[in-house]
Amino acid sequence: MLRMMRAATIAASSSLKVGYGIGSRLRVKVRGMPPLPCPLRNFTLFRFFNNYFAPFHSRPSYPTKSTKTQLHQLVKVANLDDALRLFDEMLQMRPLPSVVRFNQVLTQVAKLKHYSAVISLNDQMGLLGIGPNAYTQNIIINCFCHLSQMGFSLSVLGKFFKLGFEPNVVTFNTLINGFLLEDREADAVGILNKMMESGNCKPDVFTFNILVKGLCMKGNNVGAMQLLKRMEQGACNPDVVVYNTIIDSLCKDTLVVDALKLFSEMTSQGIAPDVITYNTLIHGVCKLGEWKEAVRLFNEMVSKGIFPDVFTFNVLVDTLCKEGLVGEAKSKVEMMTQRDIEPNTVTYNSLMDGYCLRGEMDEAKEVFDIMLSKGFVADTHSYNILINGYCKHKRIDKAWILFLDMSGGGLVPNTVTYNTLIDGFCKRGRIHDAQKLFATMQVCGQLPDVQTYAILLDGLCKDQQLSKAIELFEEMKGKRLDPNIVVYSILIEGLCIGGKVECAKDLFSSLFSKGLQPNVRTFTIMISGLCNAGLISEAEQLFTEMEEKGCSPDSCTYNTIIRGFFNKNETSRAMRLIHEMVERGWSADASTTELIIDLLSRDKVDPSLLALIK
DNA sequence: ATAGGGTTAG
Repeated sequence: MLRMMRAATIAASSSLKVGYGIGSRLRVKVRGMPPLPCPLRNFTLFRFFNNYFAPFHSRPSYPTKSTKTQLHQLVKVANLDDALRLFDEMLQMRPLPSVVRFNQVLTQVAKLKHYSAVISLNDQMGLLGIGPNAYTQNIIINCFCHLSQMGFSLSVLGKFFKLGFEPNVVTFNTLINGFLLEDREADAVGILNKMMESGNCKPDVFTFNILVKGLCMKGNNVGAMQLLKRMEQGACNPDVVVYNTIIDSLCKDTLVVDALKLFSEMTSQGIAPDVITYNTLIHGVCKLGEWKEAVRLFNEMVSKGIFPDVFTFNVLVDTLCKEGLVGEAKSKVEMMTQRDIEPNTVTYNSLMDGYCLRGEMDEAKEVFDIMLSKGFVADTHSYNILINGYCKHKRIDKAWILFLDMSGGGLVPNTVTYNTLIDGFCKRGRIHDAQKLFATMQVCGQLPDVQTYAILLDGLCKDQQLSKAIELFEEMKGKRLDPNIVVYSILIEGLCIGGKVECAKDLFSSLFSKGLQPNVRTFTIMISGLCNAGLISEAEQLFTEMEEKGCSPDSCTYNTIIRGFFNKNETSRAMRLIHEMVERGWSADASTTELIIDLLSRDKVDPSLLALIK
């Protein structure tokens, strides 16, 4: 629940900035197809588990290691095409290779995440009479799990018995993982409990780690810690992986203090931290801006003989870049090379983003070119960073060239790419081009998300095309995309700009019934609308109200209402608010300053204000 | 050398 609230807050506060919000870092899983209805679904948890885990159930022994092997080479493929070719070659061989070799191919294809390809290869094997073994079944179960088709996973489980095989701990671990991927934690934990109760198939460290990971992904750190406790109480010895998982989850929730506590607990239990533990902690403290702590951890790991790797350095480089210290970041990259750690695409992407943030686009492009010249592949992400940089710094022409370049280079522009460019066009007033791109992305199979609609809605509103905006808003709802507070804020602003302040007020007050919480930006937009419509007392009322509703005004809110008072010649009230604003650590923005200086020059305000607005 | 788990960049 907390995780969801946090997600909502972040989504709302990310506002109109395109592309690089921290939303993507949320552990919200992108779901695949909905599971197909499967008559065997009910089979599992009731019939199967009750039978399997029944006491004194006699079972055949599980085939452990194959006695003889005809494998002379390790199967390793780089892509799906290679795998399919190999598979076909194997089918031509006489005698046919053993199922073990086929399993190797299936495993490789599964590792490439081509899960449905694995299923169809397995079907072909079946047609050709290549009998699957228990390993094959486990592979197939895993693939159905990743395809969010637990029903089919469970029906494969049924096949185990028909073929005379026995599910083992790997089978159950895979199923647990599958349930977690479908957000069925209760079913997942249920399997664990059955395993513990029956003693037929004891959970191993994988079982626990899978469950811990699943609970952490849902933000359930407490549940994860409880599982850890169960392990420590004798269910299974915890290892560094389970600690790393929980430490990472705590760090991602900015609970670095708890993460460090768990870290020392782990070491006192005699479990040695590894490079991943340190990378996770360093990442956690860097995200909180605790640079000194990051350096301390870095030195600590080195003193323990744990060598920083490309991940460690990438965290440091990225943090420095985000702080605007690209120079420092660059020297870290040099340090990497000295230590024989090769920078990768991630490193270069961070540097590029760092330069883009400072508007140093030539330097950003230079990093991009260096990356390519060193033989690294620019990924979609690299292009998105650079395209975003160019768009934000008014070079949409350059951004467009990159967009064409990436498409030509075989990279598929994603929703982020399109969102970035659409925003770029909108911000340059080229709404028509933005709309064309909006159509293109859909033709190319990239689905617009809430952010896409928000960007385009904002463009239309700012271009005074209110009716078009409302049409688009309806289209969005028709696509079952839930408009968030950002979208409503844009519409409210659009209505205000279009002089329909009454409509804006109605929409604003309807937010609460929609379960949406206006954020500081929403309030500021509404206050600004009221001020511009001359409704200064209503604006003031809302200004007081927002604080009561737990939303503190920021610099922008203060500047807006202060200008409102000045424009209504309510100088003393404006001055009182300027004092309040300064006390709260905010300062006058350019437009307020200009207004005050103008009033000062006409002797309309107290000269003492000058000191305040500096 | 057949199956299942953990870390970084938007």
